[in-house]
Amino acid sequence: MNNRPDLQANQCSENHDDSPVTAILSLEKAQRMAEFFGVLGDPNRWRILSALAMGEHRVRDLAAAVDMSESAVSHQLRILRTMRLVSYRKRGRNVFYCLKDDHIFNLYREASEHLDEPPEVE
Amino acid sequence: MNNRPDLQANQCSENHDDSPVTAILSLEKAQRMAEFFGVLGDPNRWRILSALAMGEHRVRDLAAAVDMSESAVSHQLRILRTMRLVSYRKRGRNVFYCLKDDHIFNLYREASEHLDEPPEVE
DNA sequence: TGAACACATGAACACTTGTTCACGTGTTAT
DNA sequence: ATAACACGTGAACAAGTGTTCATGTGTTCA
Repeated sequence: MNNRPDLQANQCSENHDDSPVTAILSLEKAQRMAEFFGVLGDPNRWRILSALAMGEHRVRDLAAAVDMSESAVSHQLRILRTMRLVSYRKRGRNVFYCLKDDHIFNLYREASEHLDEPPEVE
Repeated sequence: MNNRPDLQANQCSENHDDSPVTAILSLEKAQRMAEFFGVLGDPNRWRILSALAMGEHRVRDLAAAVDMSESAVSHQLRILRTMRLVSYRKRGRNVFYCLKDDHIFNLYREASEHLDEPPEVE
């Protein structure tokens, strides 16, 4: 799936290509995409990410901020870690988490734009 | 969650702000984000989207392309429709689906970039 | 009109996912 | 050394999700 300008989007227009439809995404790539976006498919993980958008924070403070148990937050941070969305540094018995890169911001913005678009009238 | 340049990302640096951590995303917004990304958290939906990236297609051709039953594809298209990721037009007893806008391309590209980044060495 | 077709939908079932609870590891303080 | 603390992890259970199967709606063709 690329971004060629000739791709049809936004309204269904006739397609005169009779060749069989082929899914361009391989099963493996589709699986990887789904796993990644699936991680973003939980409201508590978004709240954790949004708290980390303010700067790094300890697990216990994150738990207080999103009103979850430390255990639950730790489980979620583990998932975010495996998807490389957050990184951390240890300092004594505290562990400080922060966002790993800017991709999460861009994804957030793109999704927001989509969700904020008004539903069409017909 | 915005994109201010002063936000700390990519590595955990010290944060000397002692104010309590506040999650900027409201529960409702986090829920909406999760619902949207959750829809993208299924490999078969990505394969359907990737097939539609080539142009509009009928349900039955989509089913053949992604090797699923027409019923399963129809169920998935319904979900994609409610998230306004696809639109359709009816033509006799056929229904042609296509991508609704370009957001899906941008999301795909951003995720790809993230997934393709090499894991760091330490 | 009746049969075949293309698609949609509801119920049910298997499977996945997120939380809680209990416990373990490593660090700090007394 | 001992206790308290901060965090991580495994098992288990509740809740959510995707597929199949059966059926329904609307269209085309003989």
